[in-house]
Amino acid sequence: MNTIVPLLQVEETDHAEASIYERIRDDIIQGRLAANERLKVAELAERMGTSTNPVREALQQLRGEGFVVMMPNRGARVRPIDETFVRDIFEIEVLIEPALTRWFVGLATKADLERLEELQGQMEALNFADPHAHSKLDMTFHQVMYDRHYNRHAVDLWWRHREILSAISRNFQTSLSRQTSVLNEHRELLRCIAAQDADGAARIIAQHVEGSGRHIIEHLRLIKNRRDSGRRS
Amino acid sequence: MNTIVPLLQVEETDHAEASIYERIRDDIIQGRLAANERLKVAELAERMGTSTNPVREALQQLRGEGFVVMMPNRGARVRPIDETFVRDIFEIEVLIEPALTRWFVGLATKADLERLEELQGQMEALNFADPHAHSKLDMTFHQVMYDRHYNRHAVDLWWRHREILSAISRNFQTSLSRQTSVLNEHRELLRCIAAQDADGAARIIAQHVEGSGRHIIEHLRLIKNRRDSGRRS
DNA sequence: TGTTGACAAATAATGTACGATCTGAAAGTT
DNA sequence: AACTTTCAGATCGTACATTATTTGTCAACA
Repeated sequence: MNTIVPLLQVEETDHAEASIYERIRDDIIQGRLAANERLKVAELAERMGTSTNPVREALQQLRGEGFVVMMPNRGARVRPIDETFVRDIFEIEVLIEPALTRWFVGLATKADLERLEELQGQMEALNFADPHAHSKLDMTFHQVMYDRHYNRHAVDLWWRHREILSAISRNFQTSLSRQTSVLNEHRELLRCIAAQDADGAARIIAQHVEGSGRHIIEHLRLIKNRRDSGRRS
Repeated sequence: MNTIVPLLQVEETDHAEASIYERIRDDIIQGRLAANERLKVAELAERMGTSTNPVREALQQLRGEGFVVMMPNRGARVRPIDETFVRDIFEIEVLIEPALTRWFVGLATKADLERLEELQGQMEALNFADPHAHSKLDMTFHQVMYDRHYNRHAVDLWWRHREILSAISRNFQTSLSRQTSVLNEHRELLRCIAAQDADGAARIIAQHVEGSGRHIIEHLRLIKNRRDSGRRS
């Protein structure tokens, strides 16, 4: 038997009892732990209700995954997610997502298409009123496409990137122009899938990812500028 | 100041004294720890001359990086690098490496080209007599191209993949047909770089990576078949 | 005789406690 | 003002306790 071992051992968010690892990871992704924030083991251990050792191990794992940065004898910090970092991720996504999409087009069933259209409908109905809800829908939309891909490694990579990015974008409103682009791109994508146009779909996705990246980076710049000028005054 | 934080905190192989993490990682990559081998903390701790805690943390970090697989209450194992896994990695590399190469073409200096030609010359002189030496040269060859890329995230990904792959290919001889392909592809690549043909270079690299992947996978299959039939007899 | 299942002992992972060591900043000195 | 000392706070390493899993034994049974 060939058991599939996920590259990242991310357990399903078990609502019963999350591991220390999951809880810290979630705190980072959900923004409860700010970028660059110091992560003191004793503090976390107390909050989690355990001793320090499990926390230390969780932090090491997170370090391996890139969520946390550590310096010898100086502890751990939440990885600062700056402009450079986001750009790097998006550049990789621009390469990977079209490939995943292309594969999906050749395999999509009628049910898949209907599911996507349903999600798209919900997004249009919501019309960006609730950023959090939209982000979730959008994530599901893409997940439907990539979830069954045989290359788990690539999908894991995508998912990890996606989580980081949605952690940032949760904090600001989508601009009007970006809103229309997102909906248009999704619609066009659906058309390509229905028409079995893999190249077209891949092209749209590349454009979609790139646009999304640009949008986020511009926001980051805005925030940074505001902060910097605030500091000067 | 914008300090660059590497995604993977892989320190240079400090010859003074390697960390536990580095030593275990090296043991895996160099094949001293076999695929799927059980990693007992107490055992490793003794071998490293420390207590168990540092080992546990190193294993967690390696887990985060995907070198080690862990199951609750059942310890850690060296990630089995099977056909699927290799294919997944190569599929990603086929996407990333051409992009990195394209960038390099637009930035390569005369010195770069000379360095590459020198390495290529050494490889041709060696002519696959020493697989280990060739692997090292080949790695350096590609590293020269990617090392200065601004997208550290992508380069780290490439490097990590590369290390895993060269750990496998160390164990078998390169076929004659693959040997000629490798040298030809490198030569053609050099020509494209000299001619500032980014598209051509990207195409060659894609072909190069794909060929390399196919070659490794075929070898893995061969080994697997031999093992299976040996088990049957 | 060979197989199965319950139980016990050994083995190893996981969690807790604590001391040693390092860092960074405040207080003190020249 | 610059340099040193001191010290609280935090990391890192060691030892040990607890809990889970694996292994081995032996009796019951076909």
